[in-house]
Amino acid sequence: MAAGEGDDSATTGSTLGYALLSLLTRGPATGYQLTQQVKAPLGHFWTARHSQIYPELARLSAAGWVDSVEQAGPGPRAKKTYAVTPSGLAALRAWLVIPPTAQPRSEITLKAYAATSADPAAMAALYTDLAERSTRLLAEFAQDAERMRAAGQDDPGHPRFGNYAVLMMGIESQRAVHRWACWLAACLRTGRPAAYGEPAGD
Amino acid sequence: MAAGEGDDSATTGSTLGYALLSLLTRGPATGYQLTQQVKAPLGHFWTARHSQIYPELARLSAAGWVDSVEQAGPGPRAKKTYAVTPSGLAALRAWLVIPPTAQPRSEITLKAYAATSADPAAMAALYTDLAERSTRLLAEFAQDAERMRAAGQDDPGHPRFGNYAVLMMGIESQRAVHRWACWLAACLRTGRPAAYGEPAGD
DNA sequence: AGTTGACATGTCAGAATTTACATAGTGAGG
DNA sequence: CCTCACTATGTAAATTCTGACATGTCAACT
Repeated sequence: MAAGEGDDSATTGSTLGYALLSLLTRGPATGYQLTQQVKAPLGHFWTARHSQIYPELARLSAAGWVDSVEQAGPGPRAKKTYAVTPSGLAALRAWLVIPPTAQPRSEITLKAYAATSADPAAMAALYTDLAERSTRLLAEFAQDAERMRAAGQDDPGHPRFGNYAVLMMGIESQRAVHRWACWLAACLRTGRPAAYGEPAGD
Repeated sequence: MAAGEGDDSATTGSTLGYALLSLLTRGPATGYQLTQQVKAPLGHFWTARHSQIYPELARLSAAGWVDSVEQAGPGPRAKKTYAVTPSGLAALRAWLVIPPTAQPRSEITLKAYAATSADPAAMAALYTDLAERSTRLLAEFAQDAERMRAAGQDDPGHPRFGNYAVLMMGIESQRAVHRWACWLAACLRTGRPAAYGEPAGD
């Protein structure tokens, strides 16, 4: 109400809001482009549909954390390009240094918890598939990482260092998944305790 | 409509419902006990509050997947102990072998994506703390695993093998987190690309 | 000429999840 | 005696997220 000396303190922001601000620090983008960008590499650790992104952009805009310019586009509505404002960047910086509390949730691990209730062969197949999937992803990620290193993105000074950091987490966690899935599949297949550690090259 | 030859096909069930069924395969439990049990070891990969568990138990009961018996308890309401029914077990078994599609989401990795937008020292501290936390967890998990192996829980034939399998995933993912957090903290601290792989014992 | 896919933005209903409200007995410690 | 923590079960409001509905252009392929 008082003269616009800044924004009020009420703007707390959701995690998705900060995720979008993070994406927008790479440069201005439309809602559509943001929808594409949450697929890779961020999509391995955070996802959102366009039906969630468009309303969230409106909220960020109302809070003064992003600005938008409209251009006449092909569709029935004008295309809106969003950019982070200084106050949006400040909000993002404040959020970043708060230690996160939310636990990750993994459905495949939940299924392992009840593994003995199901047919061992079918469950073994599930984890064999998972191991193969992680092998494919790992090969893909290794290529991406090589490309990024060649572009100097492994330097914390590079503006897209964050992409490299997220990719590294992807590699680490797929390695973890691979080892675990191989071990679990071996256990379920043989019906006896299996040893850990790279059981064959796959 | 026809005589009760079983349940209708409409009962699809939520992930939480199957998580509760999985817990109940360990034996009958009250809603309160289930609330405690989703803290460890399952809590590292799936969480739920009691306010979500109680209504879900009512839904499972309505679907005929669990049975409950009431006992007069201390509080204002009777204590209800739930147990899985044969049709509940069948539903669980069917769900288990479906390959999960949901991606895990990790807030700490999301923050890494925007790491370069924040103060490097503060971000480095965040990941140093994370590395320390994973070290503590790893020590704790190693003890748990030792105890379980002594009890024969690493045998897929053991009724609580699932607990061991989930713990193994916990160990694998904390190892991954530890390596990644150490690397990232080193990058941010020095401001230059860091090498991977156990930088000091920590 | 018709179909498919990419571009582009939005709404709405419902499910899943969190936070807070609400109640009440029992045992331990100050 | 009073407070605190644990046992024990629910409801209500708000938020977050998914899946479906809705609209319309443009380029490539058939």
